[in-house]
Amino acid sequence: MDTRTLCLGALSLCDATGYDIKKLFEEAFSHFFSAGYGSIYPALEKLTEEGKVSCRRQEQEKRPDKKIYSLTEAGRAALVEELVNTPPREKLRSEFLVLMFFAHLLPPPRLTEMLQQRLDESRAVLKILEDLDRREGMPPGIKFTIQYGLATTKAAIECIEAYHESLPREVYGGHF
Amino acid sequence: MDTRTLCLGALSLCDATGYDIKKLFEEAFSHFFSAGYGSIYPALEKLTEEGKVSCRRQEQEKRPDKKIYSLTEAGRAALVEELVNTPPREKLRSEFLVLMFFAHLLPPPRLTEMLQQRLDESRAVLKILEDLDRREGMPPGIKFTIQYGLATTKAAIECIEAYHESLPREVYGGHF
DNA sequence: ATAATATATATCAATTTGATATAAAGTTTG
DNA sequence: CAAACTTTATATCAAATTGATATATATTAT
Repeated sequence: MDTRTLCLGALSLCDATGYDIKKLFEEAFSHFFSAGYGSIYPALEKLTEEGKVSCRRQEQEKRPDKKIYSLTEAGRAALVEELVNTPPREKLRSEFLVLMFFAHLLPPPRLTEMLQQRLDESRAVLKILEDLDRREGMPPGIKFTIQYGLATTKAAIECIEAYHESLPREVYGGHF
Repeated sequence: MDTRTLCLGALSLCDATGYDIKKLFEEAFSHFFSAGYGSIYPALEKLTEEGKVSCRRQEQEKRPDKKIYSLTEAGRAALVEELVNTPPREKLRSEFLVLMFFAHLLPPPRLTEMLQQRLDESRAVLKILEDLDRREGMPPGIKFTIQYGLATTKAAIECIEAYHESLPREVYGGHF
């Protein structure tokens, strides 16, 4: 699934600018997907060429013109087609776990600090998800993404808490 | 953290070819990191230029020569330096959750099928991790990566199991 | 009053992805 | 036992993505 498809998905919710789409990704998709301007703007351009979105310019006096994109019928069909044929994959890229894999190469205080940092960040993510979870009127599919995020984030936090003190001890304990 | 650093990490364990390094990533890192030949071979080439790894050719009669790489002292220093300065980040890219976000655009049987596929794959990952967990003599850092994987994967499985039947019902129930 | 953040588009070098090519050995299966 | 598939091993490449940077003004916070 490329950024193009994600943009079609975003535009299936409401008309939006590239900037709006990035914000949507940051708000609603933040715990499972991300995309930057460097992939969103080219995606919108190509989708326009392909007739899957249309673009109207809204002039603004003192800012760059807004380019407001809308999903066309062809675009909606392409979105559904793409979604139906996308395998439900999932891929984690954890520099944190790479660091833990090589924990024995880190100075002990740095290891402890890293565990704490990861814990702090995970707790921050948990808070964001809990806030989202309190909102009402969410469609069930979106609710599910939040529940899934809550479940996995809580599990991660508990795991780090469990090893936060013992891991640094064990890593250096046996060998120094 | 780029593929170059990961290759240094791999070579800190033992000398290896590019092919070996990819296998290591697939075996030990599979649930939190991946890299293909397209990034590993250029990484090794650049590391050689920089003097961080050395390369000896092992001729083979009927196959391409093996290029066996070793970490140099400069390489080991660069690895530690890089690890110490890498923030312990983590990023999920879940096409599965994107699909669930847009669940209302999927035909009901396809939605059910996707939940089942994700469940099957997660159970397969769990099995791999459980097998790794049974091995003895693992360093504590590596053990931790397995425990973390077990915890988050179990949480994901339980979440999918909990919604496996209700989600398709809820998605279409209210509107069709 | 000043600093910081938000609005909005755009570009770009460096890197990564995912596939493909090559070629032979070893292993499985009907 | 022959055919099919997997493993060993390196290499390349187009297309996509990353992450940063540039530009310019309005709004909000300190």
